[in-house]
Amino acid sequence: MADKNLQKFKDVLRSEHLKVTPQRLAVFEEVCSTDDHRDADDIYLSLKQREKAVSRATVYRTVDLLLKYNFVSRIDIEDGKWRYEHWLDCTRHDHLICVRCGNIVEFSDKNIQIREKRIAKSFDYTLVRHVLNLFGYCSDCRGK
Amino acid sequence: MADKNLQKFKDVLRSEHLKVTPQRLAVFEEVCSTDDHRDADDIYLSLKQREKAVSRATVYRTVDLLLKYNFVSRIDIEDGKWRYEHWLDCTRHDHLICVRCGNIVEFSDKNIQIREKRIAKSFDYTLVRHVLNLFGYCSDCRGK
DNA sequence: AGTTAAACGAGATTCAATCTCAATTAAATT
DNA sequence: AATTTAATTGAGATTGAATCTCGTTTAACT
Ligand SMILES: [Mn+2]
Ligand SMILES: [Mn+2]
Ligand SMILES: [Zn+2]
Ligand SMILES: [Zn+2]
Repeated sequence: MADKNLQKFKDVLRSEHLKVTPQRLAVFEEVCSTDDHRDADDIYLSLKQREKAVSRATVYRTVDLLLKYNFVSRIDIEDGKWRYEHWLDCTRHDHLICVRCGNIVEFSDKNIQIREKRIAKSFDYTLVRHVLNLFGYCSDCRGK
Repeated sequence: MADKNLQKFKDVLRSEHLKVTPQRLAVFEEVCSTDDHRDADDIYLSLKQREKAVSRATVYRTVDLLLKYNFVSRIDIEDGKWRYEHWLDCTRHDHLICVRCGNIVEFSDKNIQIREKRIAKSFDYTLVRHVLNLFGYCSDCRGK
């Protein structure tokens, strides 16, 4: 499962004439190790803690690479930091974010996606990407 | 129209025991002068050019204020800068953004909003805000 | 006019992200 | 297996939007 994807990553690197380096593999493996939505520094610190230290610059460079080749997706919860999540199952989804505790729930709504396409078409735009974030209070945080 | 809103702004300032300063009025007036989606520095530079210079710090402070009291809305087109637009008519809308030229089209879809509420409810979240941005190529930019 | 707390401006600071460049290393070539 | 070559790395510098600091100014109340 993860191994198969690791292989896919290596294949992409090779086919793009990019080097298969221990640092790149470490970042890939770290990103795939949880379903969390983490920023570059979270990933950097996790690797460091696990004695698989990779420089911050390389973490940034590698997540960009993973993004480019669709191994991760990136979300922006408007706190000034990009967050990354692995994309192993390729299930498109959007996010519902608690404005107090930061908890993130994932959802997917086919009907909204259809309407988005229709909207883009009506303005003669070719849709390439969408961002749908819902912000609110989770049940734990509702009563402050 | 704009005058009526300027009055409303002054009233809010006074009711909140905030001072009605030339700088705040200048930023308010500048923000309301177009329907564009501009970042703080755009606003700063426009004011400067019009010989109504206000410091950058004050522009930032004032757009925060305008946001807090709902005179502007803020959008994030993921280029690292907040953009502001006046909120005179209070029409809720979302944005369709050209990834090449940056052109922004506004739209509103009641049905999507209904579905969003339903989704939030299903996860027991109290919705406070949403972000819906569609990214694509406009008709001018489609053929590169 | 005098008082006072809020607001201002200039410049310092923060912080995520990117860049620079010398040293290292993956991998293609002998 | 050794050599060559170009990509990659890490340390630290840089960028740029946004925020903060702090001494000075000013709106607004008396
Ligand atoms: Mn997710
Ligand atoms: Mn708008
Ligand atoms: Zn919460
Ligand atoms: Zn365009």
